[in-house]
Amino acid sequence: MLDTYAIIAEPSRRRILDRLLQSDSSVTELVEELGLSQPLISKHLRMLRESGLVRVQVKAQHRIYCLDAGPLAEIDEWLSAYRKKWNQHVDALVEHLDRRKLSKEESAK
Amino acid sequence: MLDTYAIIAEPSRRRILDRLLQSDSSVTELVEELGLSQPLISKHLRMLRESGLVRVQVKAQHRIYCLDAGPLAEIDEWLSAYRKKWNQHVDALVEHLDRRKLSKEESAK
DNA sequence: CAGTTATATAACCAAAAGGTTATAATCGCT
DNA sequence: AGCGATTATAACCTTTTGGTTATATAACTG
Repeated sequence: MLDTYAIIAEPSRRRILDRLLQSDSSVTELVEELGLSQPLISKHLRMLRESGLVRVQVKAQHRIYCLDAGPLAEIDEWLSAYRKKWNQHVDALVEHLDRRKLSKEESAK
Repeated sequence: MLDTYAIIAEPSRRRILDRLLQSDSSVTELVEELGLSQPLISKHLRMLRESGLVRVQVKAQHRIYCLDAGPLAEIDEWLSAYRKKWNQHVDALVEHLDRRKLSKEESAK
């Protein structure tokens, strides 16, 4: 089974998740709205189900899929160690631009 | 070229990033510390370089690689839409446990 | 200059993954 | 019971990918 990182690496699966973020959905709805073949959608949904990112509710012959964002927390945690780094980066950039702005103002006097 | 999602989907590449998070490193250091073959490390480093997650500093025959967390911000942004969802989930869980605790306390009286 | 060290790349292989087509299973409806 | 709709699965193909082995390149070292 694929881990959460591999699951969200696939663009179509991210589209499915993004769609489910809006509202629960049946398979047919996903097929129509995402423009992917039904077997492909079902295949991706199976993976999403197995990795715990979606849950199913059986309604007669329909399956209503709903999002469970829980497993994404793992990735968020992993990212947290890097968050300060790119802030650092942006901070450095902002500082750089500030200095540039300052020296421009200086030379404008 | 692989996008940032696909890049971090690979466990060995995450290990490289995690290592570079601690400090800059040469290829040989990475090979020794991660226990992967040199060509494989070089291959991963190339991908990481192409996706902008690392930068190289040439020091004679050595290449010092350093982390650039910038591209990870994209994933962080994508996750942000889901963050409220799993908080919601955790909140619901906490609430559930609270209710259980309350009813236990009730019945204990 | 010869040999050693550090790194990248090429060629190759096996396994996995995304996608398709065809088919099965299940339920509601008439 | 029979039919259409909904979903899952099986079988298959092609491309990609992680990994290995072998080789090239380049710089330091004695």
